[in-house]
Amino acid sequence: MENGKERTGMELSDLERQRLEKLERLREKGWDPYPLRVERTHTAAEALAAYEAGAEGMKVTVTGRLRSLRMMGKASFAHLEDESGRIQLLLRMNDLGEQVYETFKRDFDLGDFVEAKGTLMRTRTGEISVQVSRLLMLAKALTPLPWGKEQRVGDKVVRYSALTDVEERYRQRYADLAVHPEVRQIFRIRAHAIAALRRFLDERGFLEVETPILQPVYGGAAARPFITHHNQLDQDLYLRISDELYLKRLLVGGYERVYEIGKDFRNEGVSYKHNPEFTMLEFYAAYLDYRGVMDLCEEMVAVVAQEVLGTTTITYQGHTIDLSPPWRRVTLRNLVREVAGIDYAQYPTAEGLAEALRAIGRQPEPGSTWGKLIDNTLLGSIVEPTLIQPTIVYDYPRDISPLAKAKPDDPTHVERFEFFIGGLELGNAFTELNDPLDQEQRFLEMGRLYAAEDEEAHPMDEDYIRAMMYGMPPNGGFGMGVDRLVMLLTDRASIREVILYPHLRPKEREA
RNA sequence: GGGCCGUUAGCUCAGUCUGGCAGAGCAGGGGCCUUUUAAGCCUUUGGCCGCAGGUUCGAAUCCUGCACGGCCCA
Repeated sequence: MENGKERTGMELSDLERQRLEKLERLREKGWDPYPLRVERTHTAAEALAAYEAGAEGMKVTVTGRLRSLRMMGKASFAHLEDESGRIQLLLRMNDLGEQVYETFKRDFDLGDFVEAKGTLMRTRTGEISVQVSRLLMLAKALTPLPWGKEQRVGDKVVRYSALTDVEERYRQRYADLAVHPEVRQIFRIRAHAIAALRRFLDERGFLEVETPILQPVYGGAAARPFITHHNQLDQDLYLRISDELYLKRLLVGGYERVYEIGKDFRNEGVSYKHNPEFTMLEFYAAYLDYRGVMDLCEEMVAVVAQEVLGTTTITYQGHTIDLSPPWRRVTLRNLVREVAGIDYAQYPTAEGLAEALRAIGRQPEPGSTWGKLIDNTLLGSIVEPTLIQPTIVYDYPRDISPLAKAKPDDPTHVERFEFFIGGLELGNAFTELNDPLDQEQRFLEMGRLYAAEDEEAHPMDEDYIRAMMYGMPPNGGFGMGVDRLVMLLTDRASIREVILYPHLRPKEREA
């Protein structure tokens, strides 16, 4: 028993060794610390509700984790927590018998899963409780959870020294979730939001489909891909950076409305709004242009907020945001002129625009195209953080939008919009280009405008052109970062808070 | 990529400026306690001070490098 190392192959702390001893003692006394079957009659919330409904004295069996322990001589209190909430247990020597009661006091710990059978009652201080007559261990916890004590102050709960180290919270998300009900709530909201998105699109005639994640040619967005390899085929493959080109092929096939919700992968920096893998919603609708997509977009975000939160007014990082349509709609050129004081139409070349940016103290990335200067520096760095209320920004430079239809009266711009809420770019949409010859030219243009090593240039996708040659209906397309939507709905400043297992560098391993 | 900050017991943190026995609360162990709820009282265990070098009689503390993380900037 003294050498826990040999038993588990892991370094054990003193606390873990003590719990291992308790586990052994339980076995010696004939307790099964990991039984196969469980008999639960009520969740904590159901038991509380039953009492309120007049079931005082009713027999219930509740199961869950020991969340607090207040041990006394011959009667003790504990709180048991399950997913529904918490309920207090009253454990008395008279009810359990001396042996069981002493085992409980000595060998049960915070974090253990237990089954408690007893009668519903109210204690002297008024808390509804289960007066326990039979107690079973369901799963002995060997490592103590980093729980802090909690105190109710009025209607607020003050927590004392729980797990707060952000890195450890993400690395051991299971402990974070176990200890923080509010973190569990984030991922409930996330699941509800995704379900609401599906419902919204299903109700409007969209068909949910699945397209390849492993792709021979990447495309549909400006981003560097992850590369992987199929051994048997001896073929390099890319993890998709978007779903776009495969979804639009389906319009050629005769579907009029399709969508996909799934992971995309972009080999770029990690930040409060970027994770290398993230969840994207894309939809394509035949016979809509980007104005029709704007209408759908506004309605969809408002409906999801209403269904998930019960309101279209949210608080994000101290801002009150009204998601109800209509949203502000403004052209990119007018917005940039308004916020940055630069009318980029007056600088029609990349060199001229870069000079103008340097004049206001910006250092644009060398070799940027005209469109990239507008997108990265003017929009991304200067304008985007100011867009707190929902804003649709439309009409984008052609050279950064090779899949969108040009504006009939301005060949330097395309029918494209992005929308912003809370200073975050949420999504991107266009009137989709469906002219195969024009599309081919656009791919060739990318090849000319972008440096050879620039992986953000769209590579030529010949099969996509071939699909379009069969005829693609006019359509509007839309993409949205689901993680960022969840950030807004849960008021989280970092994308890592809304992803269960965000990407982290591996910790240094000792040799 | 740059700047700043952080890394000390299972958890939350002091201690670093000004080098001199490694600290507190909670959790844990032992004892008392049959209606408590941050239960209480008595008592007690627990450390690779992120890692590697350097300076020094002496380093958690000063210096250098590295790792991971956070915030800001590009």
